[in-house]
Amino acid sequence: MNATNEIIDALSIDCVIFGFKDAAISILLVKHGQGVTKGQWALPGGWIMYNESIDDAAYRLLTAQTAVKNIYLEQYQAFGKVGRFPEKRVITICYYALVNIEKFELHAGGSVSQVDWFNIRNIPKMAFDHTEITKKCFSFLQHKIRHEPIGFNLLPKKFSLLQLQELYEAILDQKLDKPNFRRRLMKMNLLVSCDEKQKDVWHRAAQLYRFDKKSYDQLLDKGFSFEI
Amino acid sequence: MNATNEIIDALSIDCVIFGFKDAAISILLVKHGQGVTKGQWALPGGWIMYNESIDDAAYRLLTAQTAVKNIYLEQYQAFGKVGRFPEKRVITICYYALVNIEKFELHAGGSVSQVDWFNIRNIPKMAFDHTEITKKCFSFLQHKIRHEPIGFNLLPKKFSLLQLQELYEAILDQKLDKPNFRRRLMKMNLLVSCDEKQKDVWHRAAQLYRFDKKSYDQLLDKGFSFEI
DNA sequence: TCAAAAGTGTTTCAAGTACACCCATGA
DNA sequence: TCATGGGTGTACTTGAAACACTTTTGA
Repeated sequence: MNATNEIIDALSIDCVIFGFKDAAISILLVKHGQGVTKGQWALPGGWIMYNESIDDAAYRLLTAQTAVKNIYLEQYQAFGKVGRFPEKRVITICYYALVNIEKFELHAGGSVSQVDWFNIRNIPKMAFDHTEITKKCFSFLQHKIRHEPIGFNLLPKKFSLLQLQELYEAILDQKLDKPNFRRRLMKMNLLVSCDEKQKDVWHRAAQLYRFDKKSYDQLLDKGFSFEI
Repeated sequence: MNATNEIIDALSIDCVIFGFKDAAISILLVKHGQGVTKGQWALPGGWIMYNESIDDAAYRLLTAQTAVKNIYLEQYQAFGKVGRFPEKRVITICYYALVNIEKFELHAGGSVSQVDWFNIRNIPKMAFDHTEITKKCFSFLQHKIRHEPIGFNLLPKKFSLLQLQELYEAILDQKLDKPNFRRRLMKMNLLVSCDEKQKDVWHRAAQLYRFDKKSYDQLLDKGFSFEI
């Protein structure tokens, strides 16, 4: 029986945190401040303790290294090729989350010397197999966002329809037709008007909406299927 | 550094193998022949060695315990709550596969005393959290099969359109319209006629088709998206 | 008054739904 | 000849796509 505060051997966690800014998708990376990978960029992550669930471990590690907190991490999958980690055998479990960049101030913590956002189309060389993990996780996101309404997490609570459209265009890497995009979304009855308009814009102010999770859950029960 | 033939601590693999028979979905279970779970049904699985990838481990364990071989296992996800395994902390990685039941003769092997198929709507009490894993994995399958052409793996190489329809009806648990189902599938250009008809049927013999993976891959490149 | 984005209307065409129908075959 | 599943035709309805258009607003 292991002591509960010990670390599990051969098993780690890595987090792919997606953000949205300037009409582009970014991911959150940390720079290692020690060890053989010192100075290299990598996904936030680390070791799991015997007395915590893997979900809890993912959240603890992310928060400690980047100061990003109060977000919902979801598991993607495990990566377990034999040579993926130097020196010893390590299998890693990958988590991901979609967040609104503006909500967070970043602070490097733990064994990490720096934290920053990187455009997904221009990510730096990364430690271990983190480039491969990131690419696969992004492909997974591109697929998932068309079938589930998870994109809203990348935006502020209140957003305009154009912001939402630009988000989809950034992730799917294709232009969408504005009138048709509007109609499709509105017809789903997932967006609720905030009775509020954009401020400090020099053009006509857009209506702001928020995602209505309750309606979505009700629709799900009736067999509704989100598709974009 | 660990010896390469040693087992990784705190990490296991479990396999959910789906089959199709008599218009119903089944899963493959093993009965434990030793240990504290002796006599209980469970998912095929076990421990990972230091010198094998997790994909290889899943295949090795499944084959050793059930004699099911030459199939493609895909990873679902890891389950890692603290109390899910008795006595010690174990995180398990779940794999799944879709197979044609008739292709396999089952033979219990390793620490397993019995192997059998169970209807998904009537699974026995299982060891550990395997019931929860099975349910989640089946939900995942129900979703996945509507967006990717993976169902064909549950059928013989050559199948009739009604067999395919019954498969979808079994998984999605709803009746489908025959003429419309036919047309939808045929229009996708994923099925190739085998120039062969059913034999030994007492009604009109149906045309047999096979899934054309090459065409599918080509269509994928062009942006095709499978939907049912 | 102009540029930029908000937001609406309309035509066209493809695709899904529902259901009636005929065909082939062995018991 | 009848039951059973194989297979086709068609009218109806919905919904996506394309694009022209009007509205609002600050500079």
